[in-house]
Amino acid sequence: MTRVLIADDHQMFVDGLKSLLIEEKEVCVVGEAKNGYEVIEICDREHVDIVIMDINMPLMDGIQASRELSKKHPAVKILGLSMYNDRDYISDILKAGARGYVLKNTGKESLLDAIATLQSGSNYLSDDVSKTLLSGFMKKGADQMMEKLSDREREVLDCIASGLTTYEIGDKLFISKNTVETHRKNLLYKLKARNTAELVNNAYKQRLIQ
Amino acid sequence: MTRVLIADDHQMFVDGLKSLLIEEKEVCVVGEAKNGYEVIEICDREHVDIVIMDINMPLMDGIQASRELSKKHPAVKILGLSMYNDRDYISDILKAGARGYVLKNTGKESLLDAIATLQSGSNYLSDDVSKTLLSGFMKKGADQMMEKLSDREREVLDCIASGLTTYEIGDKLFISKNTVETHRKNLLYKLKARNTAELVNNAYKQRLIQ
DNA sequence: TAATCCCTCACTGAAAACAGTGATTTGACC
DNA sequence: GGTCAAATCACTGTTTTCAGTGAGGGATTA
Repeated sequence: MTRVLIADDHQMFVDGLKSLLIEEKEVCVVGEAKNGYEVIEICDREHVDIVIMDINMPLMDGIQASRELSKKHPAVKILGLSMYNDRDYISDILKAGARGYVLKNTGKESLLDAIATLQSGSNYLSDDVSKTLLSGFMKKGADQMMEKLSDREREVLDCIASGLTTYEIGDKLFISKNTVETHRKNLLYKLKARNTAELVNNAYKQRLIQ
Repeated sequence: MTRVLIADDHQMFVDGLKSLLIEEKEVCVVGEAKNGYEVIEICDREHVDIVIMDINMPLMDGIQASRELSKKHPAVKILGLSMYNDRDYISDILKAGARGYVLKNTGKESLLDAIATLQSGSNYLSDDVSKTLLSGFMKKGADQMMEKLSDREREVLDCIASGLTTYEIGDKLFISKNTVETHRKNLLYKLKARNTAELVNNAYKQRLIQ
């Protein structure tokens, strides 16, 4: 009997999954969580085999929750879940300790498959997902290796997105506007953007803001 | 017996809902659709009482599908469904002919409530949703009436976010750069932004892109 | 018919962003 | 002690954006 915890902030989805999993004889739902904190809390006091972890959750999201959970309860297997077939999402949660990933737009079969596979000790990635991951690695080698931003650059990026001008940013961060210009230039280079508009756009796409 | 059609592009959510509704004696699921076209198609050949209509769907979204469905099959009752407690979403789909709206983060009770209420001939809005709608009307009078963008403006907005300059946009859309400047100005005004960076940022926050 | 909205275009001047280059200081790491 | 990355600052142009204003044509609607 696999003991499953469902973590998703959409109660209706949770209700649906529960009713779906109850039909399965070798699975039982031992709890549900609406955010990362509740996941940790429940795993602290309940025996849980698998957490079905949605990525987008309030307060603490699925990525952060996976990080903390795999530290605190390494035996608990995490199955990442989201609606996005997005390379960053997938790799982020896998890095954070998840052992599988399924998309919400696949049917219940793949979910049951994933649960069984994880419970047996293996990892599970659906075809779509592994394709995305692979294409990501290919790209990484080829055209774009997404460079990391420094703390200061991230700070400047936030200011830019808020609509502040170079001068105002310098004022706010107590540095010269020339320095801000340099940071701005480096941001444009690192995010491969041609101007602020594309910069903010790419920052959103790479989840550097919000 | 209420005959329900589920329209949502996330198969897993559909599977969950189905399994949840099957338990109810006075409800039966007569079909499922992954986009607006399939909704129309199924309603053409099946007797459907209520469509549970997700708003975000590929090819044809829930809003457009509601519009067409309420023209073609006015007897079919539409229950709007989405994860966003967003004034525009709600009012859009209600205007398009839906008779109720529920959020995915509410439980199955409110869904069953909504189905029963719609079937009885009334309209259904959950507390959260009606609050949002009301606060929307209040705000409209007060501080900010978020103005809608025209098609052309949306097009220009996309180009701006892609990093194109005013001149390049004019080139791409076969209009003068002066015209693009005007659109840009109107966008800045409507989205209350001071420059392109804030424009793109606000556009993301208001879900006008992505 | 008048009013309104959208799309179109034009002109000006000021402000800001962008490109290119070079340089110093600080702290971490080997 | 040398290397390296990050953060700081400066200077010079060119390009782009932004603000303000005005205006005409077309479609819709009250």
